[in-house]
Amino acid sequence: MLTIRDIAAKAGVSVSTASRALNNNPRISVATRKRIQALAAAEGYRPNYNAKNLTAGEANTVGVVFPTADHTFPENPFYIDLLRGINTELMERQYVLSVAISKTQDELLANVKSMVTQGKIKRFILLYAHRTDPIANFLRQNKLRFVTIGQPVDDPTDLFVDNDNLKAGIGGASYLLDQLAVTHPVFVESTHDWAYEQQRREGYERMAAQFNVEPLTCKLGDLEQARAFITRHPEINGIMATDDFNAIEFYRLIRESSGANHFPIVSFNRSLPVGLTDANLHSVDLYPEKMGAATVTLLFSDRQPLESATPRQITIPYEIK
Amino acid sequence: MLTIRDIAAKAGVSVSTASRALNNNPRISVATRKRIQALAAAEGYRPNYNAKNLTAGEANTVGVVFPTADHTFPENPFYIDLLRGINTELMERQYVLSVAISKTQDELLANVKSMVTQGKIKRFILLYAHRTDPIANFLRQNKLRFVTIGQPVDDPTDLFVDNDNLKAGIGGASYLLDQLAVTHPVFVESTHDWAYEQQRREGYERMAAQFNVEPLTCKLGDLEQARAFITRHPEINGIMATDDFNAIEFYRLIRESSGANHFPIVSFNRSLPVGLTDANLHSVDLYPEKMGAATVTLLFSDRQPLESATPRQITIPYEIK
DNA sequence: CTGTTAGCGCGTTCAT
DNA sequence: ATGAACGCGCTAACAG
Repeated sequence: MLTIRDIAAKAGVSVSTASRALNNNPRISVATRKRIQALAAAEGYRPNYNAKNLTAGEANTVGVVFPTADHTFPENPFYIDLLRGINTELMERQYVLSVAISKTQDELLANVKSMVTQGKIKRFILLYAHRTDPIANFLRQNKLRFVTIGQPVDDPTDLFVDNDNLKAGIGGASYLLDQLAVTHPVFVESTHDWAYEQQRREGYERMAAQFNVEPLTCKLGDLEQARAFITRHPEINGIMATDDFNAIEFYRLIRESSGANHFPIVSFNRSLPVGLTDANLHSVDLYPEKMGAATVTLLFSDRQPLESATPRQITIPYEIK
Repeated sequence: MLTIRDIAAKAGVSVSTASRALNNNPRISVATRKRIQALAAAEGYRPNYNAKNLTAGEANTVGVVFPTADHTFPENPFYIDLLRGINTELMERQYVLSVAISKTQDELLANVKSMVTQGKIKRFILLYAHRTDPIANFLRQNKLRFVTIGQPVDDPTDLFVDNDNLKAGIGGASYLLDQLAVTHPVFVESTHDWAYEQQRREGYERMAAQFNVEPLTCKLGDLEQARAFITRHPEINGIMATDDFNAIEFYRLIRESSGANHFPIVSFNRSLPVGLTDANLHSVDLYPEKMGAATVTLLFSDRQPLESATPRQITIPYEIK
């Protein structure tokens, strides 16, 4: 294995000179710096992370924390895209992605604690928006930097990346009411009252007001209640749902009751293959991969030149497809 | 931070004694070993991974490699459960899960190379069954241990975890033909010819023979061809599909054509929420979480006592739900 | 600007 | 059975 001593020897300099050259330390002549960097590149020298981390007292690793199972949305593909966005950005920074994932909250916390205490990981990404979360607490308490996906309710100073769900709600509703010419839309959400659902609904309600249509909302939990709701509202001729699953399930109930077909639907964050339904399904693309990338940007924003003010939040734009 | 020197000092022994005690080195008296371990536990001592890894020349990390986007099976949801199974098992072994994931094959390979060269990672899990794969080649070439999910076509000596797709195919078909009393089943698969699809189809065909029904297969690629297929086969009254997406899409086409409802369907690896369809959908559960756990077992089987022969493969049983 | 030296925390010789 | 000393690969403090 090629170490920094080898490079130093081949260059005829001391180890510390080589180290300085490779780390762009200013206290070295530009000439030898270039020379050594070129040599190292030619020889294919790669620094040993464990050694670097040991001296640095900090690992070049970002801990990515998944929600526990009971917290998980069905929107699995989302996570994969997120990971891709995160990792691509991390690779550029010579960082490694480590994952904390577990069934139980206790085990998850133990996982994160071990990453901090034994792994010397100092930066984390939480793939969920927490309310009051032991993981976030622990990180905050230890003054470790972390960014969450989705707006945290917990602490207003936490960093996070999110979509502009309000705007996306407005955009989606506008598309449904204007482009798709729906006159009696219904807004379908889960029973969880997620923040993003409320925001999208708010956008829907604003556009409904603007288009002079009655805002109508259905929480999709109990099937019987949903069926009753549909029976009470035979006028519905379009759906806006907080995700594909809610959309399709509600659509099924509608069709079951009225036989209506090819319903215009606008939903968010496409997670089903096209062709899975005969619904006229449009999705607001939230660009999970971009969200992942932005998360990393924010996570490392403390290393930016101070002139560019560090935002606390990055908002990813959406697009209707 | 609490180091091994602190523990040694508090115990009134030398650092090397403490080290031996904590690593269960036999060259130490049982008494002092117990004493030091108890002390360390009480003080909450946690060894520094970077230091351990540096001296060991090997990281306590397993690299988990995701397929590139174009390689991805439809079975996306699967991955999260796999990760959970893998990580739970890794935590027990004081190992860390690192991820390699990227859009392009080149970047992915660079990712893995860096994990090996700089990260000193020596064990990997590939979340896909490869045919001829640069990643697998690289790992093999460097004599690194790796396990794949799904049977590799590449090299018959590679370790892998898989379901018994043939048996699951038989089981699923039997359920469809016997329990659900379907007389004219169709087998729906993708156009990819994945190995697991072929095996499940083989199972289907065997049971078809046994039940004296005509085996019928439809590759779901071009919609028009599928529609034509359905028109040619109005007798179909049940579906067996290689996954939920194929199942639902084909079901939609059937209903579109004949209006038939509540079709009995057997598919694999439930990836859609219940209630998303009015189909009579049954799934063969493949236990992805168990697969993940088994992958780790196999990955570390070289550390097992030699008496218990190391298998090359672990097969996870299925269950119909 | 560069070389020498001393650690980072831990495992492991080599003595005793 | 235990301790002293060295080294893993690298960075940083201290000289010059």
